Amino acid sequence: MPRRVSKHPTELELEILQVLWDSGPLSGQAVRDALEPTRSLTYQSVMTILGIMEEKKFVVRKKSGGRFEYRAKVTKSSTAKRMMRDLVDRLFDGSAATAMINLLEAADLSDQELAELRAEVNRSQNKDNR
Amino acid sequence: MPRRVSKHPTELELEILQVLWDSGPLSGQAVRDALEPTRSLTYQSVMTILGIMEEKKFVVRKKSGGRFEYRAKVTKSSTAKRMMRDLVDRLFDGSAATAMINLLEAADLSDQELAELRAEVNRSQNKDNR
DNA sequence: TTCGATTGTCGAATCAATTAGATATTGGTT
DNA sequence: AACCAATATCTAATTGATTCGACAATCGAA
Repeated sequence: MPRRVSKHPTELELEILQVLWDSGPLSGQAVRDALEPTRSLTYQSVMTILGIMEEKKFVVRKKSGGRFEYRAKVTKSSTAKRMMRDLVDRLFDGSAATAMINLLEAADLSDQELAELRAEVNRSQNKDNR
Repeated sequence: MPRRVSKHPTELELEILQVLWDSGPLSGQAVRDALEPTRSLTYQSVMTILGIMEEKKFVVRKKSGGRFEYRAKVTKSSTAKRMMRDLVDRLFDGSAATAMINLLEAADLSDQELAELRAEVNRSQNKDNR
């Protein structure tokens, strides 16, 4: 049996979600316009994906002034967490700590970012650990 | 035009790379055996993917005692960094710091992991920042 | 209200990814 | 040398993802 279904948004679906997360509910045409700079698609292509995303429960649509408006149904935070979790599982056997150290090595963080990160790490320490 | 080629290993390709990273050069049959616990594939299926992975330069093969042995050509570290980088780009607009904070929230790190992470974060601070 | 533009739906084409059967090759054993 | 089993290649089927043309429905302006 071929190809299991991914529970995650595909690359294009994620691009569309980013648009919807950034700029509230949008019409199909507005989504198309927002994608234009990075990805030129016809209106039909965008609508096809929006339809699929509705089936997958990633977005909901509502008639508004004669046309449909699309809104993200999943949050950015939960989507990001699930996608990160999945990659960390597949790359680092589920170890978030290993993943973070990998990110530290690969990224070139500013002093400010490092400071914020340190603060977060210290804050985590104080959480209850059963 | 449909579907661009991913520069990253696919899910199955990554599973095979993990096997090769863990247990040196292996024959096709040995790779198949190593995958068996998580993914039951025929010998032919494994060989097909190994062939594709050779084309993609993910692995190299060498005749050894009458049969081919496959070895990872890409390192785990560089592969992980590229894949993480790509996801961070797509999810957090390239901000590794945001990604790490997301991981912190999603993961439930042990005291030991937190300590190690804090040490790494502090060590990063001391690196030259041009 | 009629018509043109905008909006929406359907079906299809194309390619990557996964899976494996049919078949060919090869190496060792008798 | 002849054969069997292990190994390797070739071809093809299936499905997900992406892309859009053809066509239908709808809305607003003349």
